[in-house]
Amino acid sequence: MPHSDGTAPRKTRIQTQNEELILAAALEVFSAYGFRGSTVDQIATKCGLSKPNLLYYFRRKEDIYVALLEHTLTDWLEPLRAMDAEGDPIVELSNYITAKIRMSRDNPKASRLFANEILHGAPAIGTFLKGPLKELVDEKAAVISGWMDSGRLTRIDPHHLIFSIWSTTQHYADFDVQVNAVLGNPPDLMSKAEEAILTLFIEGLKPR
Amino acid sequence: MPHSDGTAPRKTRIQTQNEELILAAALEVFSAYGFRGSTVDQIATKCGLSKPNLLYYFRRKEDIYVALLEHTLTDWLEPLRAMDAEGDPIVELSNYITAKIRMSRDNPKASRLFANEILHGAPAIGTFLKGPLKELVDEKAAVISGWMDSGRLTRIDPHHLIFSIWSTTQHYADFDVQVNAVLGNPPDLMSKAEEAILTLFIEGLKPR
DNA sequence: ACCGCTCTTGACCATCTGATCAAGAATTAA
DNA sequence: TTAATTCTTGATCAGATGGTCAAGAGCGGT
Repeated sequence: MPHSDGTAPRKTRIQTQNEELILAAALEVFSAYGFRGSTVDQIATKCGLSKPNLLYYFRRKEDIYVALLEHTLTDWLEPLRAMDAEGDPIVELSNYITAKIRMSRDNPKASRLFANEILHGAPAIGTFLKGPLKELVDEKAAVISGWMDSGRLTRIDPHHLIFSIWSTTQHYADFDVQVNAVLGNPPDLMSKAEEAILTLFIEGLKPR
Repeated sequence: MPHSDGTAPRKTRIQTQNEELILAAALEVFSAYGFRGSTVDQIATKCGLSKPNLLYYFRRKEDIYVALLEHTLTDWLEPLRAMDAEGDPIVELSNYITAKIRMSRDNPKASRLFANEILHGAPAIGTFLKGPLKELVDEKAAVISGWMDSGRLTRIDPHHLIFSIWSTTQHYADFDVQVNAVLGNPPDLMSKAEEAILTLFIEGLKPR
Protein backbone atom coordinates (compact mmCIF):
# COMPACT_ATOMS: atom_id res chain seq x y z
CA MET A 1 0.00 0.00 0.00
CA PRO A 2 1.45 3.38 -0.96
CA HIS A 3 2.55 4.89 2.31
CA SER A 4 0.30 5.44 5.29
CA ASP A 5 2.32 6.40 8.38
CA GLY A 6 0.10 9.35 9.13
CA THR A 7 2.50 12.07 8.03
CA ALA A 8 3.61 12.97 4.53
CA PRO A 9 1.93 11.04 1.70
CA ARG A 10 4.88 11.70 -0.59
CA LYS A 11 4.42 10.05 -3.94
CA THR A 12 6.70 8.08 -6.16
CA ARG A 13 7.28 9.06 -9.76
CA ILE A 14 5.49 5.92 -10.93
CA GLN A 15 2.69 6.61 -8.50
CA THR A 16 1.83 10.11 -9.73
CA GLN A 17 2.29 9.03 -13.31
CA ASN A 18 -0.05 6.06 -13.04
CA GLU A 19 -2.62 8.00 -11.04
CA GLU A 20 -2.76 10.54 -13.85
CA LEU A 21 -3.10 7.77 -16.40
CA ILE A 22 -5.94 6.26 -14.43
CA LEU A 23 -7.81 9.53 -13.92
CA ALA A 24 -7.54 10.35 -17.62
CA ALA A 25 -8.92 6.96 -18.57
CA ALA A 26 -11.58 7.19 -15.88
CA LEU A 27 -12.81 10.51 -17.25
CA GLU A 28 -13.27 8.92 -20.66
CA VAL A 29 -15.16 5.97 -19.29
CA PHE A 30 -17.21 7.53 -16.49
CA SER A 31 -18.31 10.46 -18.65
CA ALA A 32 -19.51 8.10 -21.34
CA TYR A 33 -21.23 5.43 -19.28
CA GLY A 34 -21.84 6.92 -15.83
CA PHE A 35 -20.66 5.42 -12.58
CA ARG A 36 -22.68 2.23 -12.56
CA GLY A 37 -22.36 1.85 -16.29
CA SER A 38 -18.59 1.80 -16.16
CA THR A 39 -16.41 -1.11 -15.12
CA VAL A 40 -13.01 -1.13 -13.52
CA ASP A 41 -11.88 -3.39 -16.33
CA GLN A 42 -12.79 -0.78 -18.94
CA ILE A 43 -10.72 1.83 -17.17
CA ALA A 44 -7.83 -0.55 -16.63
CA THR A 45 -7.79 -1.62 -20.26
CA LYS A 46 -8.00 1.98 -21.46
CA CYS A 47 -4.86 2.98 -19.57
CA GLY A 48 -2.98 -0.26 -20.15
CA LEU A 49 -2.91 -1.46 -16.55
CA SER A 50 -4.15 -4.71 -15.15
CA LYS A 51 -7.24 -4.54 -13.00
CA PRO A 52 -5.47 -5.55 -9.76
CA ASN A 53 -2.77 -3.03 -10.54
CA LEU A 54 -5.31 -0.27 -10.95
CA LEU A 55 -6.90 -1.28 -7.66
CA TYR A 56 -3.50 -0.96 -6.08
CA TYR A 57 -3.67 2.80 -6.65
CA PHE A 58 -7.37 3.22 -5.98
CA ARG A 59 -8.69 0.53 -3.66
CA ARG A 60 -12.29 0.91 -4.71
CA LYS A 61 -14.01 1.89 -7.92
CA GLU A 62 -15.73 4.69 -6.06
CA ASP A 63 -12.37 6.13 -5.00
CA ILE A 64 -11.44 6.70 -8.63
CA TYR A 65 -14.74 8.39 -9.24
CA VAL A 66 -14.51 10.71 -6.25
CA ALA A 67 -10.88 11.58 -6.95
CA LEU A 68 -11.82 12.41 -10.51
CA LEU A 69 -14.66 14.69 -9.46
CA GLU A 70 -12.52 16.52 -6.92
CA HIS A 71 -9.72 16.77 -9.45
CA THR A 72 -11.88 18.70 -11.90
CA LEU A 73 -14.28 20.60 -9.63
CA THR A 74 -11.89 23.46 -8.95
CA ASP A 75 -11.14 24.18 -12.60
CA TRP A 76 -14.81 23.97 -13.33
CA LEU A 77 -15.72 26.96 -11.19
CA GLU A 78 -12.74 29.11 -12.06
CA PRO A 79 -14.58 31.27 -14.65
CA LEU A 80 -17.29 32.16 -12.14
CA ARG A 81 -14.68 33.02 -9.51
CA ALA A 82 -13.02 35.29 -12.02
CA MET A 83 -16.12 37.46 -12.38
CA ASP A 84 -15.10 40.81 -10.96
CA ALA A 85 -17.51 43.12 -9.14
CA GLU A 86 -15.35 46.11 -10.08
CA GLY A 87 -15.46 45.36 -13.79
CA ASP A 88 -18.02 46.44 -16.35
CA PRO A 89 -21.13 44.24 -16.04
CA ILE A 90 -21.49 43.64 -19.77
CA VAL A 91 -17.83 42.76 -20.18
CA GLU A 92 -17.76 40.55 -17.10
CA LEU A 93 -20.86 38.63 -18.12
CA SER A 94 -19.66 38.28 -21.71
CA ASN A 95 -16.36 36.93 -20.51
CA TYR A 96 -18.04 34.50 -18.19
CA ILE A 97 -20.40 33.19 -20.82
CA THR A 98 -17.63 32.91 -23.36
CA ALA A 99 -15.42 31.06 -20.89
CA LYS A 100 -18.22 28.65 -20.01
CA ILE A 101 -19.13 27.81 -23.57
CA ARG A 102 -15.49 27.23 -24.43
CA MET A 103 -15.21 24.83 -21.54
CA SER A 104 -18.13 22.96 -23.03
CA ARG A 105 -16.26 22.82 -26.30
CA ASP A 106 -12.83 21.99 -24.93
CA ASN A 107 -13.75 19.61 -22.16
CA PRO A 108 -17.19 18.17 -22.78
CA LYS A 109 -16.33 15.01 -20.91
CA ALA A 110 -15.88 16.83 -17.63
CA SER A 111 -19.23 18.50 -18.20
CA ARG A 112 -20.93 15.19 -18.84
CA LEU A 113 -19.26 13.69 -15.79
CA PHE A 114 -20.84 16.36 -13.57
CA ALA A 115 -24.14 16.25 -15.38
CA ASN A 116 -24.36 12.56 -14.76
CA GLU A 117 -23.42 12.90 -11.11
CA ILE A 118 -26.02 15.57 -10.49
CA LEU A 119 -28.68 13.85 -12.54
CA HIS A 120 -28.37 10.87 -10.23
CA GLY A 121 -28.75 12.95 -7.10
CA ALA A 122 -25.13 14.02 -6.57
CA PRO A 123 -24.37 11.19 -4.13
CA ALA A 124 -20.65 11.99 -4.18
CA ILE A 125 -20.64 15.80 -4.24
CA GLY A 126 -23.86 16.68 -2.46
CA THR A 127 -22.08 18.39 0.43
CA PHE A 128 -19.91 20.31 -1.98
CA LEU A 129 -23.01 21.68 -3.70
CA LYS A 130 -24.59 22.82 -0.45
CA GLY A 131 -21.33 24.25 0.85
CA PRO A 132 -18.62 25.81 -1.32
CA LEU A 133 -20.75 25.97 -4.45
CA LYS A 134 -23.66 27.67 -2.72
CA GLU A 135 -21.31 30.18 -1.13
CA LEU A 136 -19.67 31.05 -4.41
CA VAL A 137 -22.97 31.38 -6.24
CA ASP A 138 -24.49 33.49 -3.49
CA GLU A 139 -21.49 35.76 -3.57
CA LYS A 140 -21.59 36.24 -7.33
CA ALA A 141 -25.37 36.60 -7.32
CA ALA A 142 -24.88 39.50 -4.92
CA VAL A 143 -22.39 41.04 -7.33
CA ILE A 144 -24.84 40.76 -10.20
CA SER A 145 -27.61 42.10 -8.02
CA GLY A 146 -25.43 45.11 -7.28
CA TRP A 147 -24.98 45.74 -10.98
CA MET A 148 -28.74 45.63 -11.42
CA ASP A 149 -29.27 48.01 -8.50
CA SER A 150 -27.07 50.56 -10.23
CA GLY A 151 -29.17 50.22 -13.37
CA ARG A 152 -26.43 48.77 -15.53
CA LEU A 153 -28.37 45.55 -16.12
CA THR A 154 -32.03 44.66 -16.58
CA ARG A 155 -33.37 43.24 -13.33
CA ILE A 156 -33.66 39.47 -13.23
CA ASP A 157 -33.30 37.14 -10.27
CA PRO A 158 -29.50 36.71 -10.32
CA HIS A 159 -29.51 33.11 -9.14
CA HIS A 160 -31.78 32.10 -11.96
CA LEU A 161 -29.68 34.12 -14.37
CA ILE A 162 -26.65 32.08 -13.34
CA PHE A 163 -28.62 28.87 -13.75
CA SER A 164 -29.64 29.99 -17.22
CA ILE A 165 -26.05 30.63 -18.19
CA TRP A 166 -24.98 27.26 -16.84
CA SER A 167 -27.73 25.39 -18.60
CA THR A 168 -27.41 27.04 -22.01
CA THR A 169 -23.65 26.69 -22.15
CA GLN A 170 -23.39 23.19 -20.73
CA HIS A 171 -26.19 22.03 -22.98
CA TYR A 172 -23.74 21.84 -25.87
CA ALA A 173 -21.54 19.41 -24.00
CA ASP A 174 -24.16 17.38 -22.16
CA PHE A 175 -26.67 17.08 -24.99
CA ASP A 176 -24.05 17.03 -27.68
CA VAL A 177 -25.63 14.03 -29.38
CA GLN A 178 -29.04 15.67 -29.61
CA VAL A 179 -27.65 18.96 -30.86
CA ASN A 180 -25.66 17.24 -33.58
CA ALA A 181 -28.58 15.04 -34.53
CA VAL A 182 -30.83 18.05 -35.04
CA LEU A 183 -28.20 20.21 -36.72
CA GLY A 184 -26.45 17.47 -38.69
CA ASN A 185 -22.91 17.91 -37.35
CA PRO A 186 -22.11 21.38 -38.73
CA PRO A 187 -18.40 22.30 -38.59
CA ASP A 188 -18.87 25.73 -36.96
CA LEU A 189 -21.37 24.65 -34.34
CA MET A 190 -19.73 26.12 -31.28
CA SER A 191 -18.97 29.54 -32.71
CA LYS A 192 -22.58 29.85 -33.87
CA ALA A 193 -23.73 28.74 -30.44
CA GLU A 194 -21.46 31.23 -28.74
CA GLU A 195 -22.78 34.03 -30.90
CA ALA A 196 -26.42 33.13 -30.29
CA ILE A 197 -26.04 32.75 -26.56
CA LEU A 198 -24.11 35.98 -26.19
CA THR A 199 -26.75 37.82 -28.18
CA LEU A 200 -29.53 36.37 -26.09
CA PHE A 201 -28.01 37.22 -22.74
CA ILE A 202 -26.11 40.39 -23.44
CA GLU A 203 -28.60 42.12 -25.70
CA GLY A 204 -31.37 40.91 -23.44
CA LEU A 205 -29.71 42.26 -20.32
CA LYS A 206 -28.70 45.65 -21.61
CA PRO A 207 -30.95 48.20 -19.95
CA ARG A 208 -33.22 50.14 -22.30
CA MET B 1 -46.67 -15.52 -24.60
CA PRO B 2 -49.35 -12.87 -25.07
CA HIS B 3 -50.63 -13.42 -28.58
CA SER B 4 -48.47 -13.43 -31.69
CA ASP B 5 -50.42 -14.73 -34.68
CA GLY B 6 -49.41 -11.78 -36.80
CA THR B 7 -52.72 -9.95 -36.76
CA ALA B 8 -54.37 -8.13 -33.89
CA PRO B 9 -52.28 -7.75 -30.71
CA ARG B 10 -55.41 -7.24 -28.64
CA LYS B 11 -54.65 -7.02 -24.98
CA THR B 12 -56.21 -8.49 -21.90
CA ARG B 13 -57.42 -6.29 -19.08
CA ILE B 14 -54.72 -7.67 -16.82
CA GLN B 15 -52.17 -7.16 -19.54
CA THR B 16 -52.76 -3.45 -20.09
CA GLN B 17 -53.09 -2.90 -16.37
CA ASN B 18 -49.80 -4.57 -15.52
CA GLU B 19 -47.97 -2.94 -18.40
CA GLU B 20 -49.01 0.42 -17.05
CA LEU B 21 -47.90 -0.57 -13.57
CA ILE B 22 -44.55 -1.65 -14.92
CA LEU B 23 -43.98 1.47 -17.00
CA ALA B 24 -44.85 3.69 -14.06
CA ALA B 25 -42.42 1.86 -11.81
CA ALA B 26 -39.79 1.81 -14.56
CA LEU B 27 -40.01 5.59 -14.92
CA GLU B 28 -39.29 5.99 -11.23
CA VAL B 29 -36.34 3.66 -11.30
CA PHE B 30 -34.77 4.43 -14.68
CA SER B 31 -35.02 8.19 -14.16
CA ALA B 32 -33.30 7.90 -10.83
CA TYR B 33 -30.53 5.44 -11.63
CA GLY B 34 -30.22 5.33 -15.41
CA PHE B 35 -30.44 2.22 -17.53
CA ARG B 36 -27.40 0.35 -16.30
CA GLY B 37 -27.88 1.60 -12.77
CA SER B 38 -31.37 0.11 -12.52
CA THR B 39 -32.19 -3.51 -11.93
CA VAL B 40 -35.17 -5.51 -13.06
CA ASP B 41 -35.65 -6.51 -9.45
CA GLN B 42 -36.01 -2.89 -8.38
CA ILE B 43 -38.72 -2.29 -10.94
CA ALA B 44 -40.48 -5.52 -10.08
CA THR B 45 -40.46 -4.79 -6.37
CA LYS B 46 -41.68 -1.25 -6.93
CA CYS B 47 -44.79 -2.42 -8.77
CA GLY B 48 -45.40 -5.49 -6.63
CA LEU B 49 -44.69 -8.10 -9.28
CA SER B 50 -42.21 -10.93 -9.19
CA LYS B 51 -39.24 -10.62 -11.49
CA PRO B 52 -40.24 -13.53 -13.76
CA ASN B 53 -43.73 -12.12 -13.94
CA LEU B 54 -42.42 -8.75 -15.03
CA LEU B 55 -40.29 -10.47 -17.66
CA TYR B 56 -43.40 -12.16 -18.90
CA TYR B 57 -44.68 -8.77 -20.09
CA PHE B 58 -41.35 -7.36 -21.20
CA ARG B 59 -38.93 -10.11 -22.17
CA ARG B 60 -35.84 -8.00 -21.75
CA LYS B 61 -34.87 -5.14 -19.49
CA GLU B 62 -34.16 -3.07 -22.57
CA ASP B 63 -37.71 -3.61 -23.85
CA ILE B 64 -39.10 -1.86 -20.78
CA TYR B 65 -36.71 1.00 -21.30
CA VAL B 66 -37.52 1.48 -24.98
CA ALA B 67 -41.26 1.16 -24.41
CA LEU B 68 -41.01 3.78 -21.69
CA LEU B 69 -39.13 6.20 -23.92
CA GLU B 70 -41.57 5.78 -26.79
CA HIS B 71 -44.46 6.09 -24.40
CA THR B 72 -43.38 9.56 -23.28
CA LEU B 73 -41.66 10.96 -26.36
CA THR B 74 -44.86 12.12 -28.03
CA ASP B 75 -46.14 14.07 -25.04
CA TRP B 76 -42.73 15.57 -24.62
CA LEU B 77 -42.80 17.39 -27.93
CA GLU B 78 -46.43 18.45 -27.84
CA PRO B 79 -45.75 22.04 -26.68
CA LEU B 80 -43.34 22.65 -29.54
CA ARG B 81 -45.84 21.24 -32.04
CA ALA B 82 -48.44 23.59 -30.66
CA MET B 83 -46.40 26.67 -31.57
CA ASP B 84 -48.45 28.41 -34.24
CA ALA B 85 -46.89 30.37 -37.11
CA GLU B 86 -50.08 32.45 -37.40
CA GLY B 87 -50.05 33.53 -33.77
CA ASP B 88 -48.28 36.48 -32.20
CA PRO B 89 -44.58 35.66 -31.77
CA ILE B 90 -44.35 36.97 -28.20
CA VAL B 91 -47.46 35.10 -27.13
CA GLU B 92 -46.43 31.89 -28.88
CA LEU B 93 -42.94 31.90 -27.40
CA SER B 94 -44.26 32.78 -23.95
CA ASN B 95 -46.71 29.93 -24.12
CA TYR B 96 -44.05 27.53 -25.26
CA ILE B 97 -41.61 28.50 -22.53
CA THR B 98 -44.32 28.37 -19.90
CA ALA B 99 -45.46 24.95 -21.08
CA LYS B 100 -41.90 23.61 -21.04
CA ILE B 101 -41.08 24.85 -17.59
CA ARG B 102 -44.31 23.42 -16.23
CA MET B 103 -43.43 20.07 -17.72
CA SER B 104 -40.18 20.29 -15.82
CA ARG B 105 -42.15 20.94 -12.67
CA ASP B 106 -44.90 18.39 -13.20
CA ASN B 107 -42.93 15.55 -14.72
CA PRO B 108 -39.27 15.92 -13.84
CA LYS B 109 -38.74 12.19 -14.01
CA ALA B 110 -39.52 12.05 -17.71
CA SER B 111 -37.09 14.90 -18.25
CA ARG B 112 -34.36 13.10 -16.36
CA LEU B 113 -35.07 9.92 -18.26
CA PHE B 114 -34.39 11.68 -21.56
CA ALA B 115 -31.45 13.61 -20.20
CA ASN B 116 -29.84 10.40 -19.13
CA GLU B 117 -30.52 8.71 -22.43
CA ILE B 118 -29.03 11.56 -24.44
CA LEU B 119 -26.12 12.05 -22.08
CA HIS B 120 -25.12 8.47 -22.77
CA GLY B 121 -25.24 8.89 -26.52
CA ALA B 122 -28.92 8.21 -27.13
CA PRO B 123 -28.39 4.52 -27.98
CA ALA B 124 -32.12 3.84 -27.96
CA ILE B 125 -33.53 6.98 -29.60
CA GLY B 126 -30.72 8.07 -31.88
CA THR B 127 -32.73 7.55 -35.05
CA PHE B 128 -35.66 9.40 -33.55
CA LEU B 129 -33.45 12.42 -32.91
CA LYS B 130 -32.12 12.49 -36.47
CA GLY B 131 -35.54 11.88 -37.96
CA PRO B 132 -38.82 13.12 -36.48
CA LEU B 133 -37.19 15.44 -33.94
CA LYS B 134 -34.95 17.12 -36.49
CA GLU B 135 -37.90 17.62 -38.83
CA LEU B 136 -40.04 19.17 -36.14
CA VAL B 137 -37.27 21.46 -34.96
CA ASP B 138 -36.38 22.53 -38.49
CA GLU B 139 -40.02 23.33 -39.15
CA LYS B 140 -40.42 25.43 -36.01
CA ALA B 141 -37.05 27.09 -36.53
CA ALA B 142 -38.35 28.22 -39.90
CA VAL B 143 -41.43 29.63 -38.23
CA ILE B 144 -39.32 31.58 -35.76
CA SER B 145 -37.06 32.73 -38.56
CA GLY B 146 -40.12 34.07 -40.36
CA TRP B 147 -41.09 36.05 -37.29
CA MET B 148 -37.62 37.53 -37.20
CA ASP B 149 -37.74 38.38 -40.89
CA SER B 150 -40.86 40.42 -40.29
CA GLY B 151 -39.07 42.32 -37.54
CA ARG B 152 -41.26 41.08 -34.72
CA LEU B 153 -38.34 39.42 -32.92
CA THR B 154 -34.67 40.23 -32.46
CA ARG B 155 -32.61 38.13 -34.84
CA ILE B 156 -30.95 35.09 -33.28
CA ASP B 157 -30.17 31.74 -34.85
CA PRO B 158 -33.53 30.03 -34.27
CA HIS B 159 -32.11 26.56 -33.73
CA HIS B 160 -29.89 27.83 -30.97
CA LEU B 161 -32.78 29.77 -29.53
CA ILE B 162 -34.75 26.54 -29.27
CA PHE B 163 -31.78 24.81 -27.65
CA SER B 164 -31.57 27.66 -25.15
CA ILE B 165 -35.20 27.28 -24.25
CA TRP B 166 -34.85 23.55 -23.87
CA SER B 167 -31.78 23.81 -21.71
CA THR B 168 -32.98 26.56 -19.38
CA THR B 169 -36.35 24.96 -18.76
CA GLN B 170 -35.18 21.37 -18.45
CA HIS B 171 -32.36 22.44 -16.17
CA TYR B 172 -34.82 22.69 -13.30
CA ALA B 173 -35.80 19.06 -13.69
CA ASP B 174 -32.47 17.54 -14.66
CA PHE B 175 -30.27 19.46 -12.23
CA ASP B 176 -32.93 19.67 -9.57
CA VAL B 177 -30.51 18.56 -6.87
CA GLN B 178 -27.99 21.24 -7.70
CA VAL B 179 -30.59 23.99 -7.92
CA ASN B 180 -32.04 23.06 -4.56
CA ALA B 181 -28.62 22.75 -2.98
CA VAL B 182 -27.68 26.26 -4.07
CA LEU B 183 -31.05 27.81 -3.29
CA GLY B 184 -31.86 25.80 -0.17
CA ASN B 185 -35.18 24.28 -1.25
CA PRO B 186 -37.34 27.41 -1.49
CA PRO B 187 -41.09 26.73 -1.70
CA ASP B 188 -41.77 28.99 -4.69
CA LEU B 189 -38.82 27.89 -6.77
CA MET B 190 -40.60 27.13 -10.01
CA SER B 191 -42.68 30.28 -10.19
CA LYS B 192 -39.55 32.37 -9.61
CA ALA B 193 -37.77 30.36 -12.28
CA GLU B 194 -40.66 30.81 -14.69
CA GLU B 195 -40.63 34.55 -14.13
CA ALA B 196 -36.89 34.88 -14.60
CA ILE B 197 -36.76 32.75 -17.74
CA LEU B 198 -39.70 34.52 -19.32
CA THR B 199 -38.10 37.89 -18.59
CA LEU B 200 -34.80 36.80 -20.07
CA PHE B 201 -36.22 35.43 -23.30
CA ILE B 202 -39.21 37.65 -23.90
CA GLU B 203 -37.74 40.99 -22.89
CA GLY B 204 -34.53 40.03 -24.61
CA LEU B 205 -36.26 39.11 -27.84
CA LYS B 206 -38.58 42.08 -28.11
CA PRO B 207 -37.27 44.25 -30.93
CA ARG B 208 -36.11 47.70 -29.87
C1' DA C 1 -68.38 -28.19 -14.86
C1' DC C 2 -65.04 -28.11 -18.33
C1' DC C 3 -61.22 -26.65 -21.19
C1' DG C 4 -57.98 -23.71 -23.21
C1' DC C 5 -55.53 -19.76 -22.54
C1' DT C 6 -53.37 -16.36 -19.65
C1' DC C 7 -50.89 -15.34 -15.72
C1' DT C 8 -47.66 -16.24 -11.78
C1' DT C 9 -43.76 -18.01 -9.39
C1' DG C 10 -39.85 -20.66 -7.00
C1' DA C 11 -35.82 -22.55 -8.39
C1' DC C 12 -32.13 -22.17 -11.16
C1' DC C 13 -28.32 -20.75 -14.41
C1' DA C 14 -24.56 -18.15 -16.77
C1' DT C 15 -22.28 -14.16 -16.72
C1' DC C 16 -20.39 -10.02 -15.14
C1' DT C 17 -17.97 -7.43 -11.90
C1' DG C 18 -15.83 -5.42 -7.78
C1' DA C 19 -12.49 -6.84 -4.87
C1' DT C 20 -8.73 -9.91 -2.59
C1' DC C 21 -4.38 -12.29 -2.14
C1' DA C 22 -0.13 -14.41 -2.43
C1' DA C 23 3.83 -14.50 -5.00
C1' DG C 24 7.00 -12.68 -8.05
C1' DA C 25 9.26 -8.55 -10.71
C1' DA C 26 11.07 -3.98 -10.67
C1' DT C 27 12.81 -0.02 -8.41
C1' DT C 28 15.19 2.55 -5.04
C1' DA C 29 18.31 3.75 -1.30
C1' DA C 30 22.46 2.15 1.28
C1' DT D 1 25.64 -5.73 -4.25
C1' DT D 2 22.04 -5.99 -1.17
C1' DA D 3 17.99 -5.41 1.21
C1' DA D 4 13.81 -2.95 1.72
C1' DT D 5 10.17 -1.07 -0.55
C1' DT D 6 7.19 -0.45 -4.27
C1' DC D 7 4.90 -2.26 -8.12
C1' DT D 8 2.56 -5.91 -10.94
C1' DT D 9 -0.29 -9.82 -11.96
C1' DG D 10 -2.62 -14.58 -12.47
C1' DA D 11 -5.83 -16.89 -10.01
C1' DT D 12 -9.74 -16.68 -7.50
C1' DC D 13 -13.93 -15.43 -4.83
C1' DA D 14 -18.49 -13.71 -3.53
C1' DG D 15 -22.32 -11.27 -4.70
C1' DA D 16 -25.29 -9.15 -8.02
C1' DT D 17 -27.99 -9.48 -12.03
C1' DG D 18 -30.39 -10.54 -16.49
C1' DG D 19 -32.78 -14.09 -18.05
C1' DT D 20 -34.94 -19.14 -18.34
C1' DC D 21 -38.03 -22.92 -17.29
C1' DA D 22 -41.34 -26.05 -15.86
C1' DA D 23 -45.15 -26.42 -13.18
C1' DG D 24 -49.02 -24.73 -11.14
C1' DA D 25 -52.80 -21.13 -10.29
C1' DG D 26 -56.31 -18.19 -12.16
C1' DC D 27 -59.61 -16.63 -15.58
C1' DG D 28 -63.03 -16.62 -19.37
C1' DG D 29 -65.90 -18.53 -22.66
C1' DT D 30 -68.93 -22.63 -23.51
